[in-house]
Amino acid sequence: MKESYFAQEIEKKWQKVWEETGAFKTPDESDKPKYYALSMFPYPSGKLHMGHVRNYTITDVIARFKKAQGYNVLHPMGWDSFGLPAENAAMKHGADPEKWTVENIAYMTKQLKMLGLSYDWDREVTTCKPDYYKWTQWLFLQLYKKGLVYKKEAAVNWCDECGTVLANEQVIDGKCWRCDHEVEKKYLSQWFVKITDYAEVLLDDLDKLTGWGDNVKTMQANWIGKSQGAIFRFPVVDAPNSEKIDVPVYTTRPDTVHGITYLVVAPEYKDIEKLTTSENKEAVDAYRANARKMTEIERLSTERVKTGVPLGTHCKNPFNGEIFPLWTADYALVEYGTGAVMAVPTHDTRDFDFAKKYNLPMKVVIQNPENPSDCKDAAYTEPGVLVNSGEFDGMSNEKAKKAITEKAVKEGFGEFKTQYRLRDWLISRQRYWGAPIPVVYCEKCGIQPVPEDQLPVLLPKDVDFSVVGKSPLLTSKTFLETTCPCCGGKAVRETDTMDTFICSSWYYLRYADAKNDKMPFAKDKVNHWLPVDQYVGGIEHAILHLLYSRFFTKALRDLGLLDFDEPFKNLLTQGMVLKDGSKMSKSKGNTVDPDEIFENYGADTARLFILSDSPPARDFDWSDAGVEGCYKFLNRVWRLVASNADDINLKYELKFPLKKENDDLVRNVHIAIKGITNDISNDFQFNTVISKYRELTNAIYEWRGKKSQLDAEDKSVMSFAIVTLLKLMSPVAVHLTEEAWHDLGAEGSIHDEPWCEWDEKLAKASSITLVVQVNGKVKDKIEADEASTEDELKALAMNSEKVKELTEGKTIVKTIVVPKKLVNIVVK
RNA sequence: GCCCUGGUGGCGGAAUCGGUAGACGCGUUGGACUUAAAAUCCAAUUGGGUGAAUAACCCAGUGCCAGUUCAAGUCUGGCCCAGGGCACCA
Repeated sequence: MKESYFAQEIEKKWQKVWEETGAFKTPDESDKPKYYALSMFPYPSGKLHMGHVRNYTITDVIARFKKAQGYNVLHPMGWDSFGLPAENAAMKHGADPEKWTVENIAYMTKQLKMLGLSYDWDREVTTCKPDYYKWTQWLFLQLYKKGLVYKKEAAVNWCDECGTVLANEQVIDGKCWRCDHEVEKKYLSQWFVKITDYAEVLLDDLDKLTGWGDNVKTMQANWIGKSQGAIFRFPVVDAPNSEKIDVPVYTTRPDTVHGITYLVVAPEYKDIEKLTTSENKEAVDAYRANARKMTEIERLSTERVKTGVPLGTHCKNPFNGEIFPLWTADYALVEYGTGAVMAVPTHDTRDFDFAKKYNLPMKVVIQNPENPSDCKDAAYTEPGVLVNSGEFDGMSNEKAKKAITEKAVKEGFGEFKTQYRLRDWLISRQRYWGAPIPVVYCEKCGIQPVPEDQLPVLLPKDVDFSVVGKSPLLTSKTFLETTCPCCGGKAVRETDTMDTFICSSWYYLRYADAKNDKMPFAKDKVNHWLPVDQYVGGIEHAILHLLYSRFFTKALRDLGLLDFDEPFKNLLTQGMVLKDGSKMSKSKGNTVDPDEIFENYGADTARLFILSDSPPARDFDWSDAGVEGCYKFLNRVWRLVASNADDINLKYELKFPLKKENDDLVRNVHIAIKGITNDISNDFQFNTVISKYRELTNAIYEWRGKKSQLDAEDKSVMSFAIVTLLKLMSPVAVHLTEEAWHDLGAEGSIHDEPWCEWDEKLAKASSITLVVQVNGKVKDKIEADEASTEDELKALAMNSEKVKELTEGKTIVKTIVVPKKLVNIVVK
């Protein structure tokens, strides 16, 4: 065995062997129970970054650990390879987005292999390849047939920088999620997925996800945003041309209905013109035109200053006959509820601000009987009792919500209503590098889905990427013109492509049956492998990808394509990789290139370090000194094995009883097996796993340092300790352990060895340290026999010199004995 | 404003049930080996105090203030701070 540790040489050698022997292929058929470990697949941006390294190392160690524990493990990898950067690169360099993508995939694949990840590459999935996007299109058509995909004219989010529309989930603080450019409103006819049909079940089923963190679940719950309230319809008493018209409002506070003093409709409200008098038309039109011009950012920045104009018309409150004016103001949102709000300034802070500004009347209808407020300075939004509310006076407001809505239902001007904040998912993108939406437009037959046997609708090559503000697909002659599948006449293709989040909403299913050319996947195969047992990825997908994937799984279940209703059983959201306290980014110049780490230290060091310093869910601060420390540790392990190689026998046998110091070492090994196994099993606490590697290594060194000569027993004990250390480290230091394993004379791979077992009796210290406290403070520590009775421990404690000193002349009030641990003597 | 997560040495972080706070590592300091350096190894390292002192001992200490308990980083109540999410959602 070589004296020094040559990481790069070893790593290259074993990566080649593993590839040639197909070490990580996963059979579908097996007697073993299945385990599906999955990392969120990457966008092939060019090179791996440290976030990738962290993500894939975590999942790889989990996969290897489960494999050693006897599972048939599915651990695949693929590429989320449609998307804008490829197209931008194409525009910039005149290159083909496909070529750019394929080259990036090749480079990143090489890097993944250098990291020693145990993927079954036969199952690789690449979303931009026709054998994949054919099925993305097929699934689109199934959703279309089921009525879950539709086209409509709507106000949509437009990013000018990206030249395309965005889903609501992709607008962050009024800006584009990808490029940070301000988002504008545009009115366009676009394709939507009806995710709102699943709002209720997407919310309810969050309770089933016991293996997900609360942070992600509450983010999804907030995004879905369920609220319960009522719809009330208010008749307009003075509409122009004496038209009979109602204004419906949605409210969560039906209990305050007697306090309405005005009503607000959104500037975009559909009936607003019918509600505006000719005298007010000019002011209203001006206000609406201005509102339309404003971007999301401007609307947000005017948060505190509410504006509006009166429409000139009035409604009647059917509860008390009161007449109140109609206004328009942009604090009412057209997309939410009915687009109209009943205003009760006394009990809603927003209405209060608005009423103060425009001097609108206020009427108190809820009071706290112990501390009544006149609501002159602020709205009263706490619970209370109804006043000025006719027959409901004296009722608690919680009860009144129901009673008042029931009255409205009975008299026909309202109903109970559950409302969600979730909007339908806008999936059209005016871009080239995505899966074409498989639809054609025929002058005679209208919108026609492309027949399934004509899939895939391939992306054409003859496109001009230099066009601005419209899809490059419009420039392709071969693509655009086609025939109608219905009448055979002339038709044009849809030129919008699908949001890439559609592609990534079902890729985890495809791994179960990646080469199927008849179906996206066979039902029995997805039912076998899914749900994913452990999903690992960044928190940034808490809403976008994870919500869409949950929706897809539920929709595909309802289509009969699979039989489970949640895709990811357990979710680990790994923290970010930081350097000097802030996120690694090119613009900050604080990135660390994985290639450099591989080159200088090797992949095993990178793997060890990225797991070592923080628990996976927390942010990880990269430090060069830390890498160095891990490299030194691997060298230390290597030297331990190499310098003792001649005395290590893989077929060791331990004959009990052992000499004291040997018994202690064997105990330490069992303690390590137990601790490491438990740490991985409980939330994958790899940082403490690694500290236990170090503890065991230190213990072996210390033991070895005390021996100049080794007898037969010593050699077996040392063999047991070192071989176990290598096995425990094998999921992390995958190359080093394999090399050492072979140098010690093993035939097969260390990665095919079963996980180590511990003996509960041996995983305990032979003696215990009895902690002796006086009045709760530690005063002495005494070695005691593990089997001592409580009385014996107590006697031992009382016998301590310290205790005698401290209890002399005092009364012992009581003595607490914690078996095997501690004695506390309380004195006065 | 609402929701989630967290707050422990110079730093990253340990600490199943309430039972030795600071595992393991990084950094720092001192030492061994060496002509020297690298590498390696050993030791110290929460703060304050008493001691000539290597000894030995005392006090305080897990964001802050209370409480429960023989015993609190851990449990209860109230507050402060940081990070993240949502936000004119009626």
